[in-house]
Amino acid sequence: MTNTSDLSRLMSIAAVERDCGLPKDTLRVWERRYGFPNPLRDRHDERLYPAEQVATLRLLRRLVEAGHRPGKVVGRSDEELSVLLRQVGVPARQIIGAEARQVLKLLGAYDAAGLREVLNALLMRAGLGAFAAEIGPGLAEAVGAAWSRGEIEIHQEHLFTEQFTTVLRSAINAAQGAGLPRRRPRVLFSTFPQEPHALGLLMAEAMFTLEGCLGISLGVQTPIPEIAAAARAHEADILALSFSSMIPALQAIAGLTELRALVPETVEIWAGGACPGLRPKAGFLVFRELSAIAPAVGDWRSRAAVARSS
Amino acid sequence: MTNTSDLSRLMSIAAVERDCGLPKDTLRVWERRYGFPNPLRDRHDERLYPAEQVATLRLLRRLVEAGHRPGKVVGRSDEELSVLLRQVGVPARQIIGAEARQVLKLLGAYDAAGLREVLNALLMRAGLGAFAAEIGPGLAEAVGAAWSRGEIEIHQEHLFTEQFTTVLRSAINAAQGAGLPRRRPRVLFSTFPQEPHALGLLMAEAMFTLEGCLGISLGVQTPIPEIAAAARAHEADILALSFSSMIPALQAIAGLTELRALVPETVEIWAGGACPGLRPKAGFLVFRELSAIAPAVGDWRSRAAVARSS
DNA sequence: GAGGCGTATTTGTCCAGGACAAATTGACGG
DNA sequence: CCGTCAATTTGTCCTGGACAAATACGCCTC
Repeated sequence: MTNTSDLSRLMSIAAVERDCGLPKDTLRVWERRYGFPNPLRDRHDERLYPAEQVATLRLLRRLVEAGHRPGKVVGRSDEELSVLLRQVGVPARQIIGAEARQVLKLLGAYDAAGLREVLNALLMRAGLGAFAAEIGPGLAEAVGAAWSRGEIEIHQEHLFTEQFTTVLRSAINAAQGAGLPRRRPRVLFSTFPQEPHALGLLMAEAMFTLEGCLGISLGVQTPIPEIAAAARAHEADILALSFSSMIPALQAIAGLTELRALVPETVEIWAGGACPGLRPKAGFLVFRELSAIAPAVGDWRSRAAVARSS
Repeated sequence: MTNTSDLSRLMSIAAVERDCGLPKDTLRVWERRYGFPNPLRDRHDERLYPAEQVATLRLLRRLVEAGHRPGKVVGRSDEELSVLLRQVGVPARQIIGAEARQVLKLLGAYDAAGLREVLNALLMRAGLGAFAAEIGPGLAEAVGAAWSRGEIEIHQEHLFTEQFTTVLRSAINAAQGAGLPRRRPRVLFSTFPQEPHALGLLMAEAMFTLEGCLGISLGVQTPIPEIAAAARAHEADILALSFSSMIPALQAIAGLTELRALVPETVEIWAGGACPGLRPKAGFLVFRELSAIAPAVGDWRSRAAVARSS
């Protein structure tokens, strides 16, 4: 007989917030309004979430992000939620289907070395540009979807991220070392404090590197005033910010607006990533596709040349 | 005349949490207990923090992180806080004093390319082993201390981390590709969910790689049951966990004990990092120095050989 | 039927003030 | 000098109420 609330599988509200990306206040108010989640309590009345409920919360987060209203979906069974999810996440990039299947197969076999080889082979075949702009996002999406369908475990997603990062970073290094002399624009890369994902940032860095830009990465999770300070210090021309669905679109826009006010008008702000509701606004550009970076750098250089000659 | 509460320089509690890294609950309870911060209120009684108070909060966070008690420092003037800040962080490793000064100078000049060159030169001069085991920790400590003293900004610390990671990861790749054939032990690397720092993990990976081990990294912040699942799936011989002072020693020990119960006795658990109170216990080893890894791998192989022949 | 606009509903975030566990300090004895 | 236990400090969690911002809905016009 299986104990449904196995002690080792209970999580505190802080752990659930970390794990699911749902703020504590939201977890509590959902419980109050919709009756779910319905955590156990320890002797001091603190919430203890069973692993099954945490899994359901992850599904809910994806659905809400995709546009469903919490009032309509919170409280439904996992089966119903899965049905809804399947209707939402129609895989957009069928092109890389074969590669994705191969990667998922290797992840299923826990074959780290094989995975690295395949990624390197893909890089060689497609070139750095297509690898970062097309294959990378496609594979990341496929792996994320497989995880949300329960086909792979978190540690397998971690493994993929780690191997992909390694391969891509090596390629960027190689491209920086050899090849074109580096010239402007000078681009500063980072993410906002709520955004811990480095993959999107790295893929963007690859695209800029291919265009011969001067790139400086601050890594992930830099406070906004610090990004502004770094922009001034490094005399950056462009701030490149990467977003995933980890961060609500509104917070992203608020952050970008705050950042806009902190740096001179001459510094451009380019935002990109898989953040559904992120729309361009006065003061910053939004890139839906990594492939749009290359022409945009060309445009920037034309503008810069005009400005210089005038 | 300067308006001390200029409207454009007021921040909501959520914004302060993001920028200072102090949770909302902590901001409220400091206000209640110590009378600081002392934010204005909008018409709906929501806190609005003036920029000056936010700056002071940043100083306070540094001091608290360096070991000062909030009750002793919250409420003091900026001048007093600055004096205290200058006293923290006496560099322990004087050996790498010259290198650290050079790195800090480059950070001060925002010279990313120069920094990369210096790190590469250090790597070549010292070799991967000494670079990862001695120079890396020494530089990281010096940079962290400089931040505590307010000599550099967070974005400069990020820049250092990013450049160091790049250099070290390239070196690990090179060492893996060429050189010895890989053989056991098979080592799985990760950190606990509360631990986002990747540098220690990477330095450990370098040490194991030099010994010719089969290394698999899951990256940072893997849930404990997932680490256990990955250990079984990959048939790992050793789980290598990295800790910083980010994580309280007791939580680390609790996590290690939990992990111990989830994996077979034959899998060893090796913990390391700059976590002050972390003591070895039955079931796992604790490494104070990265240089202790090499001999420990040798011991493991001897033990494995004995076990096999018996 | 498509599109703009004002109103109703939903939803996330904030507040206060109390409580207590976890972490740290300090006192005490070996 | 070091380990153990009690006192204190500190961070996190709790409840339940409130409301603004976001979203959906009804209505009107073209």
